[in-house]
Amino acid sequence: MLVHCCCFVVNLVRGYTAARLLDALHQLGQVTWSPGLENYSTTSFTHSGPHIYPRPQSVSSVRFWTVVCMQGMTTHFKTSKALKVKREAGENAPALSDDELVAMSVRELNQHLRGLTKEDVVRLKQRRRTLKNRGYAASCRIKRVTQKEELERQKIELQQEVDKLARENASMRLELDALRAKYEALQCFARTVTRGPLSPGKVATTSVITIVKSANHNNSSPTPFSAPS
Amino acid sequence: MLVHCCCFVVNLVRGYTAARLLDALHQLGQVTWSPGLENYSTTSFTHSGPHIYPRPQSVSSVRFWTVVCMQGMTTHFKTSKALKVKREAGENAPALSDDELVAMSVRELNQHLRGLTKEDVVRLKQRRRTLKNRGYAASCRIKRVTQKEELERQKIELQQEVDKLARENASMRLELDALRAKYEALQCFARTVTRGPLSPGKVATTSVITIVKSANHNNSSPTPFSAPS
DNA sequence: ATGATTAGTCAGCAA
DNA sequence: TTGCTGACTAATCAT
Repeated sequence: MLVHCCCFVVNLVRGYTAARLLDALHQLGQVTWSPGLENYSTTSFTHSGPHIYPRPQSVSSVRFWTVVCMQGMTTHFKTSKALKVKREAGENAPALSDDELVAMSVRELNQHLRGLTKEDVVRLKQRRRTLKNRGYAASCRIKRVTQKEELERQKIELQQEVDKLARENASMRLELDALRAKYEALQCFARTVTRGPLSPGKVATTSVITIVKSANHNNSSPTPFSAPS
Repeated sequence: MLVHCCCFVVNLVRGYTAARLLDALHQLGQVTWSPGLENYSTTSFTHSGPHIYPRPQSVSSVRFWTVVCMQGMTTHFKTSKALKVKREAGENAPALSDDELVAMSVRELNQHLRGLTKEDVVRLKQRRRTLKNRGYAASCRIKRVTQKEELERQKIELQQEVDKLARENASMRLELDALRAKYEALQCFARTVTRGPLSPGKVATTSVITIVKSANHNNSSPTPFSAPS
């Protein structure tokens, strides 16, 4: 079985680092990576079973699988409750592995259930439900961390936006102040230029020249526009 | 026991809504609410025991308790595994309730453990560990949702900041554009006033100004001032 | 029946 | 020993 992974959830096996486990899977041809998707998150190992449990569950448009364990890697296991349960199921229905059981349609399941004890039927159905629940819980966790990461990402983005806008704002404020100063200076000049000649005497162009050249120091009276005559 | 609640985690009892359970607790004088803290979050009931289990665990400077169940409300319970375990413990150490067991110091615990079977000692210690773990799990979950809410709050805050800055930005840009336009107009006007008389059409006053200005560009041919005569 | 979500349990890590 | 956290189970709810 070749599993093409986009997102990979690994339950570490005692004695294996994540890298070693993935290497082993890879060498056995069980795993291929999509380019650029070589990263994986790891958690500690708790329960396990001697199989790969592929679960084509869509979470945010990303397909992922949970590798619980695989053949030939059970050497270091402690005998856990979960393992015991699996063995019991194995004894009762030797041909049915967990991944088959969980991937089966209801119709297929009923075929497999034919001829089994009522007790076994109940047990297998419960086992199926449990396996499915395991998957749902994993989806739920992944969704949770995905959402959290998304929130953090958005937060950083917004913070950058704030910084950018604040910078723009500051520089614009400077520009505005500078322009205001220039404008006022020009306005002052223009007033001087235009109002000066409007004064009662009206000596045409002569006064224009006079004022241009002497506006700053010629008029001692408080209003610069009152003097000419 | 009077419990003064800041935050209240309620495991619903079958047959009781959260409101009814809290009413009952309140009427029995088990609960008082701080003003403004009447809200509570509810989850479905799973396991229970005939006691109130106060856990003064500090989470983000908020003290909270978990009400697992209380006396006189066990009528509707299904017999669950958790309940069984509690009964076993009760049979073995009738004087030790869960809340006592979990609140006890190691020294006190050892006193209570004196004279018990080795098996019972192990069982009680394990029970204590389990009860503590139950509390830790609750802390962990509450911390998780608290952090998530905090992230969402910060996100909203940042979004508002962005909006505010963007508005400021836009209005400043308008102001800047308007001022630029005004400035250019004024500049143009000022030029007209000071240089305007130099324009080709007007011949009368031109010569006067030409003289004034001629200091700068003394009769160079391509200048607009070379024309008149 | 299926999927999601929550509280509780346990393993494992860290201090 | 204590506290925290991830994975798992079972209960519960919704569809």
